[in-house]
Amino acid sequence: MRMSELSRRSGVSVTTIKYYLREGLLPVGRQLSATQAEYDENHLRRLRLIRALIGVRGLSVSATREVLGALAGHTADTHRILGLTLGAIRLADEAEADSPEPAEVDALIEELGWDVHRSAPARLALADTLASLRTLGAPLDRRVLLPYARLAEETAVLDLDQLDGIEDSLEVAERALLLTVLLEPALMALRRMAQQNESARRHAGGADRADC
Amino acid sequence: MRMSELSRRSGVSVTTIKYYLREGLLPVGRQLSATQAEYDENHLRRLRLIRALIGVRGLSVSATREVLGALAGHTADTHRILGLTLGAIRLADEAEADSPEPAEVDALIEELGWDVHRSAPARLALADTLASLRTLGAPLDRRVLLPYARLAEETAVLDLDQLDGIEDSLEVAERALLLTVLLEPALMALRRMAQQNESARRHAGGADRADC
DNA sequence: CCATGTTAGACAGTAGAAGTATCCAATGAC
DNA sequence: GTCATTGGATACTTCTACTGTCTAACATGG
Repeated sequence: MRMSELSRRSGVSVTTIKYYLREGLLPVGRQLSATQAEYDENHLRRLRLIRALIGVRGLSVSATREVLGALAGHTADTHRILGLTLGAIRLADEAEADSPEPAEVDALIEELGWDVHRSAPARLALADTLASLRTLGAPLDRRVLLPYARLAEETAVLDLDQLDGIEDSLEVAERALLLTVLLEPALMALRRMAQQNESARRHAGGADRADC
Repeated sequence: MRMSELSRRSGVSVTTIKYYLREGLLPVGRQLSATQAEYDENHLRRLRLIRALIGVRGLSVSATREVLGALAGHTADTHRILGLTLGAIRLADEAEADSPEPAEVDALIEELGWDVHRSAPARLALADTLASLRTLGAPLDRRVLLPYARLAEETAVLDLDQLDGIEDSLEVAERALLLTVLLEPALMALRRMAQQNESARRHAGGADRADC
C-alpha cells in the first residue's frame, strides 16, 4: 500500500508518518522508484504499536525508538527478549546513584531471591523512588516493601503465562512488549480503583457514609 | 526563611521556585514587606513534594497543581481525600469513550463487586488501554483481567494499611498521595524485575542458559 | 507524447511545556 | 546614607512532537 493508504487505515496523518520514518520509529517501505514506496501490513501493525506506546502509555518518541529497537534485535529466546524490552525503558528520568538506596535495593532483591540483571534500569528506578520517599519523610523499609514485591511476583507469573503457547519469536517479543509496557497504565488504573473500593469498605464500617 | 534559603535547602533554583509560585504550585510566603517574604518548613515540604511528583513520577506541572489542589481541600475523611487524590490524576491522556470498552470495564467492576465512583478517571484509563490492546490484536478478556484485579485488591489493602494509625487529616492526605502516586514507579519497577526473574526461572528449566 | 495529479523527501515553521535570564524598584544590614 | 540582596514582572530559551510547504519525480489518462 502507499503512504496515503497507510495513513487512512491507521488514522495517523501522512506528515506524522513521515516524521516517524525520519525518526526511525517506522522502517522505510520497499522503494519502487524514486518517488514511490510500498508499505505492508507489518508497517500498519508497527504504526499502531507506535501510537499505543506514545499515546496510551505516554512514552516519548526517543523511548519508543529504543523499545522498538530492542524488538528488532529479536530471534533470540523469550528470556532475552524480555530483558531487552525491559532494559530499553527507563521508568524514572535518571538516578543520582550517590544515595544509599541502591544498596538497599540490592539487599531486597537478594532477600527475595530474585535473579535480576545487575544493570536493569528498574533497580535505579526503584532506588530513586525510595530515595524520594525518604526525603519526603515517608521512608519505606524492607518489611513494607516485601509484600509488594511478592504481589509483583504473582503479577509476573500472570504475565509470563500469557506468553505461553506462542511459537513465533517475533510474536512473543511483541506480545511481551504489550504486556510489559502497555499493560502498566491498566494495572495502575486497577490499583486506583481497588484503593477506592478498599477505602470505601473500611470507611463504611467506622464512620459516616456521606456520599455515594 | 527567605527564598534563597528555601532554594538552598531544597536544591531548586530561585527562578524555578518563582515559577512554581507563579503557577500556583507553591503557596506564597508571608509578606513581610513589599520586597520580603518569609517561608517556613511547610513550604520546604511542599516544594520537595512538587519535585518528587514532577521529577520521579513525571507528572506535568498542571497535573501536579490539580493533585496539590485536591490535597488543599482536606480536613475531609480519608476516603474522600483518596477519592480527590485519585480523581485529580488522569492516567491516560483522554479517552474516546465511543468504544465498547467502557461497558466491559463496568462489567468487570461489577463482577469484582467493587465500589468505585462512576466518574473515576481510572475507568477511562482502563477502557483506553483495553481498546488499544484490542486494536493491536492482543485483546484481554475478563478471564485474564480478573486475576490482575485480585492482585490489585491485595495491593490496595497494603496501601490502606499504611494509612492506619495516622491521626492528622492533612498528614493522611499527604501520605495517601505519596502512596498512590509516587509509589507507582516503584511498583512498576518491582513488576519488571519480577518478570525478569520469572522469565529466568522458566527459561532455566527448558532451554539453554546462555547468559546470566 | 504530454498534461495532470499524486507522492516521497527535504526543510522550515509552530505550539506548548518547563524552565531560565534579566531588569527594576524597594528594602534592610551595615 | 549606601549598596548588595530580594521579590516580582516580563521576556527569552530549549526541547519535544508535530505540521506545512515546496519541489521534483513519477504514474496514468488521453
